[in-house]
Amino acid sequence: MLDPKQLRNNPDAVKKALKDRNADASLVDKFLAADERWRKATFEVDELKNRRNEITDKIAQMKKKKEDTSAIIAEMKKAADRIKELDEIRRVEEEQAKKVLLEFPNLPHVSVPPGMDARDNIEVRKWGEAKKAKVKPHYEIGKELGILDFESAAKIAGSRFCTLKGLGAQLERALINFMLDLHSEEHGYTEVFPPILVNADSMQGTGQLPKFEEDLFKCRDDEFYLVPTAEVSVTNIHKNEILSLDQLPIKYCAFSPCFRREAGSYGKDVRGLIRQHQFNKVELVKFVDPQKSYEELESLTKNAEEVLRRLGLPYRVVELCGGDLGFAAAKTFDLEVWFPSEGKYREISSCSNFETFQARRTNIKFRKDPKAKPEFVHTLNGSGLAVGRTMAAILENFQKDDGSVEVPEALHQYLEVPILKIGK
RNA sequence: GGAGAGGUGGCCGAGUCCGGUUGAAGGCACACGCCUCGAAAGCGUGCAUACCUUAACGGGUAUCGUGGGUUCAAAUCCCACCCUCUCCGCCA
Repeated sequence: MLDPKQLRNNPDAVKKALKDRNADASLVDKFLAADERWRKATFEVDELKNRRNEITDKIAQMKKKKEDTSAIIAEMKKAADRIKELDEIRRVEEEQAKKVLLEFPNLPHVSVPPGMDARDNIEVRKWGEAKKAKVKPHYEIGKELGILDFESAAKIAGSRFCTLKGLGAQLERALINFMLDLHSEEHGYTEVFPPILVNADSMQGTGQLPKFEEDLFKCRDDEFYLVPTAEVSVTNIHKNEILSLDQLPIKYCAFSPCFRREAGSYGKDVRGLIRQHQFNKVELVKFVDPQKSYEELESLTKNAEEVLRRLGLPYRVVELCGGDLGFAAAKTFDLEVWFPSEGKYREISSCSNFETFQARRTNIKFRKDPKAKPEFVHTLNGSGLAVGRTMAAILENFQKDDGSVEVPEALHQYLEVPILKIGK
């Protein structure tokens, strides 16, 4: 959510920023129209209520003195009717303004490179050797190793699901534990395991609703949604709270299954683990002092990168251009891991600073000192990492000529088998 | 699912039957000052949030789970809903 004051005071600057990220600038005028009607009605009704409050006290005193109040009460009846009318106008216009406000995407940070789509993103750094080796795609080798079973998943659920078997299931578990231990023990994040079925308000808080309902799985008989990322649950932990500066930064890591309908991506990545309706992910979430949020974005990104480094997976860091930014983000670095079978890098983590965008929607504030006026915190999050894609990357990058797959050394304390072989 | 209890400011907790200077007693916590060599205790002062308005001091409106209703006036009365707790049932 944007700052309504910013919209009133600098509408042109906001319009320009919206165009920079390829968004609909006419929202600004829509908002301002409703806002103006709301303000007018509010101004009038506040004055009327002020008078009513005064007269109400007077009536109480007159009654005490047993004076006749019938004339004054009759007059106040009229005022009460007008107040009712105006309050109704206020309710309608406020709802309209709020509705429009929720449609605004975040504004890009000044450092965000210009551009329309992913082609204009900027490679920031690269790590590891992206080998051009001829390897089988992860879904083939996974099938041969007997650890990925797409057929049974299709029977159980449908397309875009996978049953992990034997060492595959164990490798998944090992990856989750490895990531959680790294972030909680070495990077200072508090591990949490939140609800993954959430209410509509939480979805609105992080920006999934109202605009992206078609991307979500919703329960038919209850007002619950399945989270598309633990970001939703974890960010809402502090909904409607005022934190103190010495609590910040608050850093959480969370494992959760994630559920996405993948509406509108019918032809894309139909095979393999890349795009599933259900996948596991370890998420990093921070609540920080706005003055430090860009340093915190750097360290968050580094924390996510560390997972890839320890696993020995080649990757690069990409800075998203304005046109490629997600709805809620002011600034994003994507981590892309190397997939030798495709000969390209693919997203495995997305690390973003949302500035006050989510904090406004969730009403999360902090006080600089005990007497200061509360201000919104900045929220950040990033995958650390998407587990299914990590497994896929391992199956390709650690694949040997004989069709076996080495287990990265960092996982040896979590999975006693150092190499995955066919028939095992 | 059945029965009952309850939701008041950062926290605890009055007020709700009998509507009217109650944005809300009291306590704790917190901040500042006095006292002290220093501290504790004690004393004094301050201390909700949002919005509107003002150059500023300030002024105004709203908020006692949420939404409606009654009334000149609602924390207090009426209706609906949500949440929490206890007991019973069921269940991993």
